[in-house]
Amino acid sequence: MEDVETRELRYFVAVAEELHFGRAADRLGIAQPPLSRAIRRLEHRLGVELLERTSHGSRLTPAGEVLLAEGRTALDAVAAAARRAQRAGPKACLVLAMKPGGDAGLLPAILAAYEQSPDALPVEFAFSIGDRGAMLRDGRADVGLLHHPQNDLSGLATEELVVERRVVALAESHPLAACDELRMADLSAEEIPRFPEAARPGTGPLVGDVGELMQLVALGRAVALVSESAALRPHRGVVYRPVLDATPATLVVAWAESSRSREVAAFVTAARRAASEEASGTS
Amino acid sequence: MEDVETRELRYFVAVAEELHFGRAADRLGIAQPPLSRAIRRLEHRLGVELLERTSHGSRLTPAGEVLLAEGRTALDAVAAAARRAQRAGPKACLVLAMKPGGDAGLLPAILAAYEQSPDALPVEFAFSIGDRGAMLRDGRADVGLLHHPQNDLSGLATEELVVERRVVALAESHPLAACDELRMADLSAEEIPRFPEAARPGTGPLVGDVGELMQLVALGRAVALVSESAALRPHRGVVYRPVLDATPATLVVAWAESSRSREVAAFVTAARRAASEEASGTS
DNA sequence: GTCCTCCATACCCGGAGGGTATCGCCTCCG
DNA sequence: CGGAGGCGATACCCTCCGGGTATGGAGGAC
Repeated sequence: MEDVETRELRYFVAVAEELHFGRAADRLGIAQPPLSRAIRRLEHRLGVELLERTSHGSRLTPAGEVLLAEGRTALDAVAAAARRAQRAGPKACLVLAMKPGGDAGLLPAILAAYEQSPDALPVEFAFSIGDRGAMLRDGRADVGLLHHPQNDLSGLATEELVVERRVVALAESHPLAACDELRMADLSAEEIPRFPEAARPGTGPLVGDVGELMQLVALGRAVALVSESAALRPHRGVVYRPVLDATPATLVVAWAESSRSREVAAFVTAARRAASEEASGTS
Repeated sequence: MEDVETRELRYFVAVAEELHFGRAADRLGIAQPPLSRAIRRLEHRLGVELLERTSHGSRLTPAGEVLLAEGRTALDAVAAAARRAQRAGPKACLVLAMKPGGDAGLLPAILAAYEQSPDALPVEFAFSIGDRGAMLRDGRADVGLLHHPQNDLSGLATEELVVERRVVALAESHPLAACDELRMADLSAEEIPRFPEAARPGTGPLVGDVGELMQLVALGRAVALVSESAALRPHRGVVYRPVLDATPATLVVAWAESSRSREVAAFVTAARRAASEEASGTS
C-alpha cells in the first residue's frame, strides 16, 4: 500500500472539519479542484469512502470519523518530531508549558531541583491558559504542569504532584462572601467565566487571561473556581472561600511519551522531589 | 515553517538506521543522490544538522537522535491512521493482537462477553510472538493482550487483567525436574531460547514459534520460562516447575490511546469483566 | 422550472522528485 | 608516499505530480 503523506492528511482534516470543500480549500490556501482530487485519490488509495458528498456540504462516513481522529494525532506527532528535532540543535532548551500561576507554588523548588541535574537544559516558559495538552502533543512544549481532570491527559504520560482543593473567588461585597464555606449548589446561579479555549461549553462571559478574570470577579460580575494555591496571591477586592464538594484538582507533570529524553526525565524527577518535599514540609 | 512530509521522515529514518546513504537508498528503492538531497533539504528546513557525514558512514547528531525517535512514532501514527481508516470501511472488524496461548485462558470468556456488547464487531486475530506493541502503535491491530513488563507498553493505554506466576518448562529427563520448585539462579547455566524479535539480546538458540520452542525443551536442549497458564496445555515430554523468584507477568489488555472507539472500549470492558469473573470464580 | 450552490471533470503549467554521470574527499593499504 | 576504493555531494536532465483556471453536472430551494 502506498503511504499517506502529511499533506494529504492535512487536506482531509481540513475538509472533515469544514465539511465543505470550498471553505477547506480556502483555509488551506489552494483552489477547490486540487483539493477534491486529493481527497478522491486518498479515498481510492485507502479503498474506503471517507465522505458522503451531498449537494449541500458533505458528511463523514465511519471511516472518515476514524481518519479524522487518528489523522489529527498523526499530524501532531509529525509536527512534534519536527519541532523537537529543531529544538535539539545547538541552542537546546526545555520548554515548559504551564498556566500562569498554575504551579501550586512549586515552580521555584522544581526549577531549583532541575538545575542541579547534570542533564539540565535552560528552561523556556510557554505560558498558555487553554491548550497545554495540545502543546505537549504537537511538540511546542516538552513538559507541562497541568491539572487533572480539568485537562485532557490522553496521549500523555503523567505523574501526580499534589492534590489541590478548589476555592471560589468572590467579590468582597458578594453576598456569598459572608459564608465561611460553600457548596457547588450555592454557585449554580452565578456567572462563571470561560476562557476561549475551554472545551466544555458554558454560558459565562469570555475572558482572555487571568487578569481579566480577576477584574470581573472584583466587580462582582462573576465568580471563579480556582485552585487553593491561587488564593495565596491576594487580589484587591477579591476574597476566597472553600467549596466543599468541588472536585479537587490534581496538579500533574506531563510529557509526551515519545520524548522520554534524559532532560525530560530529569525534570520529572525534579518535580516529583519538589512535590514530596513540599508535602512533608507543610504537613 | 514548511511542514515535514512522511516521505522525508521515512527517508531520514532509513538513513539514521543504516548510517549509510547508499544502503539506505537501496533499502528505500531509490538512488543515492536524491536521498542525499532530501536529507539536506530536511536539515535546511529544520535549521538543524541531523547527521555528521564522515568519509566512512555517518553519525547522528543530538537533533538527529531526537528526530529518529520522534519520527518513528510519527510514522507509526500516520500508518495507524491509514490502516484504521481502511478497516473502518464496510467490512469493519476489530483486530486482536496476541501471542498464541498468551491469553491466560481468558480468551473464550472475553470473546463471549464482547460479542454481547451492542458495539461488537467481528474479531480478527493477529497472532504474533514478538511485536504486538508495535502492531498496536502502527495500526495493524486495535487491541492486544500483552504482558508487563515483558512487553514495552509505552505509548499504549493498558488495563491490568491478571498476574501470572512464571514457571519453567523442562524436559522430563532434565535433572532440575526432580525439584518441586526452582529459583532463577538454578537456571543460570541453562540455554534459554529467544524469539528473533526479542529486544534484549541473549545467547540462547533462536526459535520461530512456540512449537519449535517446546520441541527444543522436550529434547532437553533448552528450558523456557512461560506463564503459569501455559502449563495447563501439556506437551509430550515436558514438565513445568514453579520458579519462586521470577518476576511475575501481568497480562494486560492494551490499545492505542488515539483509537478510543466504542468498539475498543467494549472489548476492554469485556476483558475486564472476564478477568474479574475468572478471579472470583477460582478464588 | 429556474437559480444557486457545491462538487467533479478537463486541460494546462511549473516545479519538485527521481535518475545517471561525475567529482571531491577521506581512508586505508601496498 | 601514492594509488585505489568507498562515500557523500554536485551537475544536469527528465518525468510526473500537485496546483491553477474554466467549465460541466447534479441536487436542493423557491
